[in-house]
Amino acid sequence: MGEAEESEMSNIRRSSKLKIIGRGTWYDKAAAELIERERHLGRSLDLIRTESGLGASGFPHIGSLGDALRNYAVAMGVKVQGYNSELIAFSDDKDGLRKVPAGLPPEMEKWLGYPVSSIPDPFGDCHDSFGAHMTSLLLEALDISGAEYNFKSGSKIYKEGILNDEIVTMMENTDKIGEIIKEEIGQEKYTETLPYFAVCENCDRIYTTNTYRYIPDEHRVLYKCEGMEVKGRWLKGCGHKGEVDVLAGKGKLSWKVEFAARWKALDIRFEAYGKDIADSVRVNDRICREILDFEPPMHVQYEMFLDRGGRKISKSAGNVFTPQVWYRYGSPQSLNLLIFKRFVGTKSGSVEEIPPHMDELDLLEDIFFGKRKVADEMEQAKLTGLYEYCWMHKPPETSSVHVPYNLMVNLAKVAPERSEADFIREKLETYGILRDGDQGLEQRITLALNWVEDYGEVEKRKVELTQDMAKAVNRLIKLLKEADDEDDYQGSVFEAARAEGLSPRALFHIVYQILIGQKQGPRFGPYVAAIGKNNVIKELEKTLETSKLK
RNA sequence: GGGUCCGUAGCUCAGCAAGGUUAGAGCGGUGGCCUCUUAAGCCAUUGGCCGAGGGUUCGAAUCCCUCCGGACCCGCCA
Repeated sequence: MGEAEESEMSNIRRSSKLKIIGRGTWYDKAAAELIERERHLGRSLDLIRTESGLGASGFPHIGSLGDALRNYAVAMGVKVQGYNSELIAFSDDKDGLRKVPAGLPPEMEKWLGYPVSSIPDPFGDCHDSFGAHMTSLLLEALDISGAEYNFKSGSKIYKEGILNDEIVTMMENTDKIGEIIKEEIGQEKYTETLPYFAVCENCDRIYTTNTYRYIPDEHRVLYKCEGMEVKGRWLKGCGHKGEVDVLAGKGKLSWKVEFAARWKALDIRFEAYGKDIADSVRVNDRICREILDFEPPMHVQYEMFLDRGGRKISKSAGNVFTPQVWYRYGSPQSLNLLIFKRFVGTKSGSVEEIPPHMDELDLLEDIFFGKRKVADEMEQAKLTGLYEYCWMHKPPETSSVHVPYNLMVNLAKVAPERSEADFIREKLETYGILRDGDQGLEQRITLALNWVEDYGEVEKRKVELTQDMAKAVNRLIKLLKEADDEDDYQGSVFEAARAEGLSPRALFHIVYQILIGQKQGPRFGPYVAAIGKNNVIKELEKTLETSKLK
């Protein structure tokens, strides 16, 4: 290739690279596409709304927050493009209870089938209902994350009649709707049943009624409370036959059609959704377009969080990995990072993710503040952009102190009781880590101490002692019994090693292996003083015992 | 039956949206750095036909198609 051609090519290369959209993240790209789409549709660009549905029938897990935050991120991206936007946080609190969440008393089964907003709060009088309590947990997490949102309660929306126009249109077109559902997902149910759940006036449940006829003039539906299969069990109906005004908020649309009504009534332009509801979204898109004559919002489908099982995660909330659990060990921004860093791919939601994400956030912060250079301009933009999204576009003005999470945990592990914070601070000072200030250190100490409190017991591999080693350990125990200050403790290891003709290093490795499950550890003398001579001796003797049995 | 995601170093993964030098990180392995451990550290080194095959392109880990392997979702309800 000639020189001219080559330089032309590098020009192409350069110009395509310089075109960074917004802050360079996925969300900016999506926002730009969204705005372009809306412009193309000729709709108003005054306020571009995104939506997230908040489940209210169980403890909100990391994925629930993820849904809301992804949709919020696109709203932020829209703002970067210079347009006004907001996230609608829509609580599905008119839904019925289908299953008693893990961690709650089985007596709650009597509430199965009731709208969650009409079930008393099982945690006491703190909220109006079960649904309100669950919703509040998610809203709390949203507040901590730094997201802003416009909250809507499903039961209120129905009561206020916000969806009434859409409900009427749908009730007048139930035949078409039934056909669309059948076409899209092969479900024939709605060719006979109307896509509206009435709350039974006799027993107050919502999932036991079958709505079979619509009377247009009075906009009423006829229903019979005959029962329904929910999560593999039969909820028996009370047999009541009645009729209900669909505009009076005494029931709700089926999910197969409700999204469409919400989208149009609330003017939603974007909604990302998890793949579990992909079918519902596809149906709703068609209904929105064909029945309600409203172009449905732009969508992006994402993967669900995977629960990496094995570890008992939380004592209070069943076994659900909630945002609140994350916040106990990790900063809000680190959770935002977990959620934001990939849009579509599967993410694992578990406590093991917390330390690496805390460290990764520090790395992003270094890049943001220019302490670390990234060669590629696009890469640089992406990473600083990601950092800004983690801070919801309100990044701090100065960098915080950076300490690897594992180091914090290690220090927290050996910190003497009741003066943990001082001990950790002192150590970090001598390490020279606090030279540039200590912003955020208090938080890090708290998080690390929480971690150690809950997961402090590291799994120790069984230590196999050779004959020589066993002798050395034995001698060490004797020496420790006679020693009574840090220097003596320290010296006893070396003395024991020499006496048995071993290298001190090898003995140290074994000793740390026994005590903390790692090859290396804190300076031995002070460590023994910190956790108590007798405890150390006990541990060593225990290992000696078990290895003698072999 | 319908759909999605993943497959990159021994392990865990990043990079893939908007293709562009020699594909990165952490952990691990190996070697070195203290004759009393701030070594909880540092230095060096080891490592990859980017699952396979085709296509598009000047150029593919990245885009498209097919296949193989793994995981998941939907097919009640929400």
